[in-house]
Amino acid sequence: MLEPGDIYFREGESSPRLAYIKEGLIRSYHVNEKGMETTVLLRWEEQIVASYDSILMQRPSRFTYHALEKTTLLEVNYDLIQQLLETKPEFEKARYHFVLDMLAQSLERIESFVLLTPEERYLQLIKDKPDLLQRVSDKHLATLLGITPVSLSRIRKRIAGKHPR
Amino acid sequence: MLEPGDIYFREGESSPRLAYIKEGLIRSYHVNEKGMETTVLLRWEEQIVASYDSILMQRPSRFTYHALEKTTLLEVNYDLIQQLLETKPEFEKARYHFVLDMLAQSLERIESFVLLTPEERYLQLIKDKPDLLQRVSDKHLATLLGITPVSLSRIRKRIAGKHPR
DNA sequence: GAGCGGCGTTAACAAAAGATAATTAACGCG
DNA sequence: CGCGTTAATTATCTTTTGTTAACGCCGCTC
Repeated sequence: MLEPGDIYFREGESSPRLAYIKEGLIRSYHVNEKGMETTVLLRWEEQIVASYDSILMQRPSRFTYHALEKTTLLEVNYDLIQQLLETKPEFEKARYHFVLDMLAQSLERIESFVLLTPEERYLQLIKDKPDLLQRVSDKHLATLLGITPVSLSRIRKRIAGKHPR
Repeated sequence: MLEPGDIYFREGESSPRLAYIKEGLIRSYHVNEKGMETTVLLRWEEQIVASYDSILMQRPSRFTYHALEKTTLLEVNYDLIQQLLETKPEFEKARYHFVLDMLAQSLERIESFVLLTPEERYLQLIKDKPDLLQRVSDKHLATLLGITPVSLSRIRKRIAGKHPR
């Protein structure tokens, strides 16, 4: 159970935590040398959240994960899952499914960077997950799209001009 | 076995083919309405190549996959793998490992789009996989990085100015 | 209700990238 | 050897984005 602003996973940490998000929204971000924050990932209800640095790469997390909303998590220890799988191989399929699902999402996001302009990327985002507009501030969305908040504001204006209400 | 230029998987196709690349290089690309080609993915020796549209999303591939070099493939039918797993669950781990590995690579690539400038992205690419410079034309690399060939040429020039050999 | 901080917008300028076209170099082929 | 093709570079111009700073708005706190 997290309140808005609570940190789930801190940069530099290295522990095999993993959780299913029952309700709420987690944001993963990175802070560069100049102190600028960049949103790297958003994870919401019915998704899995974990530090992939820790779990996939066996290294300390380069990102901090914190809640943007009141968030309910079902937390499990990844090492326990591994052990569980030794005895109950039937869970293997579920684990595989989750990873496959996340891979599919990741590949779609890569495509959006390669094939679309920032403006198209924004339009796709609000089409795919319109509630994010209400739930996440523009500056977080902007960096998630790989642009600056100022640029996102201009894009919004351009779009408004094209589709007058 | 593929010769340079040979197509492994055609856009619109939908079959559960999957192959381990023993040697060589496969490029996946997309052609937009204006006839412009964009490189979406490169896969090389010791990696797995498959149409993720077909395998992950159960839909026709939006991309064409073709060999850039003489390429040796060990091809398997994905449906056969699924059946094999029914009887030999010990392969499950291997399959999971491959997907996890590809997920890790995908997440790294997403990061590079969110956190790096095109120039930094290019520098990272030639650092991580320098032989690609010899093996893949600049225009293919450019679109892989999400920029145009003209822009990549300018980036190269900028870099040369900064590090006069 | 005055002060404060964060956010989105806007402005002004600089830097980078896109679009298009011309030039050059390299290569294969008849 | 000349021809055609393609890739990379360069030039020019336009568009977009980044950067920095200012402004107004809103919610919060004291």
